[in-house]
Amino acid sequence: MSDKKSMVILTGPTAAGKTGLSIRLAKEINAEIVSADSVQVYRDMNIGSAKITSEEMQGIPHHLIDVLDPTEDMNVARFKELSLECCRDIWSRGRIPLITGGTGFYIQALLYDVDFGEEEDDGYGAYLEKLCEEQGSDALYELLKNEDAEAAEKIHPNNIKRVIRALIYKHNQGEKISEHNERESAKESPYNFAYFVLDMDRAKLYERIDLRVDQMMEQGLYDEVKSLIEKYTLDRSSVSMQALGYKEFFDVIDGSLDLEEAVRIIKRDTRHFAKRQLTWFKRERDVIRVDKDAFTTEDEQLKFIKDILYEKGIIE
RNA sequence: GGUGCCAUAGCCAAGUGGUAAGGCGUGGGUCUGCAACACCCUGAUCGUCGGUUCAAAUCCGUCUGGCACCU
Repeated sequence: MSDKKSMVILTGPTAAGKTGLSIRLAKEINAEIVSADSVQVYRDMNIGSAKITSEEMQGIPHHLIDVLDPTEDMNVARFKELSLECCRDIWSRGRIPLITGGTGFYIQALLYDVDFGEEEDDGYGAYLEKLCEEQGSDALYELLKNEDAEAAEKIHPNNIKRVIRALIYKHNQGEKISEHNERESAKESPYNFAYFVLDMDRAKLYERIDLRVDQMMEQGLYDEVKSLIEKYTLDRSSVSMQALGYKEFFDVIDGSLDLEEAVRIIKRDTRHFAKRQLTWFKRERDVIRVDKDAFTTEDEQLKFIKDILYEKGIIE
């Protein structure tokens, strides 16, 4: 137990207050923060991703924020590699990595040391997409049934992205993705970790989300998106531009959506997103739910967290 | 006081004789290289009472509520 490296995770749905708490916690446990956020990795995507400012960091080192141009693509495999490197550096400095961010998928990859293997794009994915367009998703699904019946059983035929991914995996690695998943999901984490999930009353969370979107608009989100598009010549197909609070503005720019409606949609989709995050964290193993409403002050909340870290031998 | 119109799930709403579309919201869930992605599941017997009919949300009457107009 004691020779395992330590790792603290502080996550929760969007707008739950992760950022603020993470700074306080980092200070108290001598940690450096590794962001597990699929949007904050991109430079110049600040307002819409609610990115922490350098003042707010209060001198705490932050990693994996602003490391990619919006023209580049982030993905889990890449995140896992990069974040692991960060952790190693942090450990070498005798400090604790504090993983903060709302992308559960990324956290899982790092925490359970999921192996994604090597992969190069030989155009098979594009071929499958074309096949789907021409012959329909049923044809694609039939293909998967032949290649990997177990995966086909788990993936809904309408979920074209996942069907394609399963097919690509088999094509590239020669192994069925269902076997890969089974093996990887059985892994125990190699770390001595504590996985905290911030939560609060649902109605309150939704209120905070709505409010935050309004604030983003006041801060000039629309202008941020427009200048991003210009600076990097982005279009809606970029991975970075699929982010909430960004993708919606493409319709505003081409005139098919008015601004007010876009704001409404961003709020709605962000609420949906928060719910999905909660669903994800709910089924993750060994998570410790930190219900904001159960504490009257942030100090109490912090103490609760620190007590657990102490019990687990992560701090002394 | 009179005349007319309306009354379908939390909201919007389709449906004019054969046993209730859809959208939004809500809640639940899936997820192992796009994950702030993609995908799945989730609700009523049609204001009330009575009548006509084999059969009514759909036709007739009653009451209640709302809206409009008139005196």
